[in-house]
Amino acid sequence: MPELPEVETYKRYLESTSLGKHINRVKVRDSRILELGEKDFIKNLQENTFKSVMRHGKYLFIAFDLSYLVMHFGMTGDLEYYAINREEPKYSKVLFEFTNNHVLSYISIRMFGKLDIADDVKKYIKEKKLGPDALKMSFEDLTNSLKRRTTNIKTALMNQEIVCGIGNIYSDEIIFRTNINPLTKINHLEEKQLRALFSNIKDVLQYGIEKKGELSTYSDKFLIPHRNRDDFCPVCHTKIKRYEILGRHGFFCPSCQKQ
DNA sequence: AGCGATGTTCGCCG
DNA sequence: TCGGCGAACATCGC
Repeated sequence: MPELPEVETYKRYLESTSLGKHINRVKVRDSRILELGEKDFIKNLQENTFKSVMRHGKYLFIAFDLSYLVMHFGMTGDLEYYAINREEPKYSKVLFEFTNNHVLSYISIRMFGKLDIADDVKKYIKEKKLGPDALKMSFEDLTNSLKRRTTNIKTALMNQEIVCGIGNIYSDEIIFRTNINPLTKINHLEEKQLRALFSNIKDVLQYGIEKKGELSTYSDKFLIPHRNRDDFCPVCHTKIKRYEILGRHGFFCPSCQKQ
């Protein structure tokens, strides 16, 4: 279930459960989730200790002695830390067994997540061409990222090379709050709109983190609870419009978000 | 039982 | 060479 707020929640979960734990054994249940060979993957992590976790966009980097474990959750990734005598969670793809008789399971139902090993975080971010982290970036970072781009605001926000961490759901919310039509070209935005966009990115993501990414608990004033066919705008009560973009479904209020 | 899903990547086109 | 766009990927729940 991961966009930036969910991944930040996973980061905190890792920090509170797995930090400082020593890995006894790594079990790979489905090697298709790995970006490198199973043997290399295991060799990097076995007999090693979780040292720290950092997040960039929807990616987590877990530091070990010599390298980093990179986690990406795709659309259906999850983590579970549990006592070793408990039943293995369904759809577990990789299990990290610690010397304290607890296990961290990396779960992925639909195989869109990925686990990788990196030598250096900055290098990895550069190679993947990831843009600035949506929560940490400055206003200048955002405008630099948008330079020379001509696509629409919805596509831009979901493009991880432009801004890292925002996906389909949160981009809808951010654009709704900024009262911009999702198909507006970014090179047509005024300075004032860009400033509002920037501050709404921060506010929406921060709210999401505080709510631990549990969408069902979000305020009814948000668009998110109304991302449905036949639902209505929480501000003006106009019927929400659903449209297709990048093979995904976006939602917006045709009255609050005129082009 | 077919559709939709909180994501990324690749290949084609201009 | 770069940006934009659509299709492909895998699989489950509703």
